[in-house]
Amino acid sequence: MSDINEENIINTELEAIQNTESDLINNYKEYYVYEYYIEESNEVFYVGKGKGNRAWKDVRNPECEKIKAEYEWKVRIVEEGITEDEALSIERDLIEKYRASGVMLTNIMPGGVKPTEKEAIGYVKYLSFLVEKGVLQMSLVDISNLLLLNQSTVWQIVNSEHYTDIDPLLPENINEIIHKYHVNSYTDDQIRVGNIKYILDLIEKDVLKLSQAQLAEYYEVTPSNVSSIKKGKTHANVPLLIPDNVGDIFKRFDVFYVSEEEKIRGMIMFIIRLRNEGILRMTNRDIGRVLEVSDYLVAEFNRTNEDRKYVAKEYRPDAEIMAKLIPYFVVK
DNA sequence: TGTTAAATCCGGGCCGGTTT
DNA sequence: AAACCGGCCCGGATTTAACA
Repeated sequence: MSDINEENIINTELEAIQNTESDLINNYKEYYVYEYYIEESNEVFYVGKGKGNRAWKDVRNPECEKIKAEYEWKVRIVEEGITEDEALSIERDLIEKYRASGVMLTNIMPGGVKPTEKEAIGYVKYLSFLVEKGVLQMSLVDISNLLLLNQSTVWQIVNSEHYTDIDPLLPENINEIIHKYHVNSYTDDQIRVGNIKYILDLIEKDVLKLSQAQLAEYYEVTPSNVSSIKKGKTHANVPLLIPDNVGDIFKRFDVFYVSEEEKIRGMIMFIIRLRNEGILRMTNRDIGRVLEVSDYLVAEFNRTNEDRKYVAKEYRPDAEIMAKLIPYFVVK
């Protein structure tokens, strides 16, 4: 009896030793975390973990590959000589950090965990369930790209009886997936139209200074497209959508920017006001000479028939012009 | 829906005749 | 002499219409 017990104890100990060994092997610090970044702008677009030459080989998801094809990019090792678990955790943290700070990563599966086959099948089932329920708008191709599966595999999972014993499985990154593929999401074209509507609204409100033609050029559409969009003749169902780069547009079309022409007109307004207030004594011709414009033009700002009178925002002349005005000041 | 060309709109600028 | 005022032209911006 005691012999048997001893044997059991020894076996258990042996097992424990073996487990420790395999733990050691599994935890061997050969993993690293890497990221892909665009050389020119230093923008990170993908974060991953791996060992060996994983960072430099294989394709990633389509969006990531698109950027790889479009830009000069490089690999950067963020952390190395770590265990798989550490790598995973660092990778997740890093992705979270980037996402929180607004960096648009192309990572689809956070943590870069390659799902097991069984999990992948579960995900496919879950996603096709959401498609069926009208929650998501995804084609089978979308699903296969998302899960890095073969298209025909996805078709098999959805349409054949071979996988009935596997239950739908909620994907970890369901949040991102729904945001990207929900039924009310918009295509790139629709987003562009929504952006145009948004800017049109700001033009209407005099918050931005640009013509519809400029807007059309900015978004690489024709002015008549913009006109139709504005009138709701096309894309009536697309709402206003804030452009991602709305700040750039504000900088480019700043409503308070004053062009040289506007300055001239503003100065005419300024001088005419001073003349009307009796501060300056000048003829239209005098004003024309000082500002190097025709006296005809000056007269337009001084019309008595209001409907044709030119109006501009007053602009205070610089020192040089002011100096030229000095002889015309009325001495009291 | 989108493209293209033509039509229309509209403001800027200039002019000449008339008035101040 | 300077200002006033309607007319007119030009050209860019926008809209419309015809059509793939």
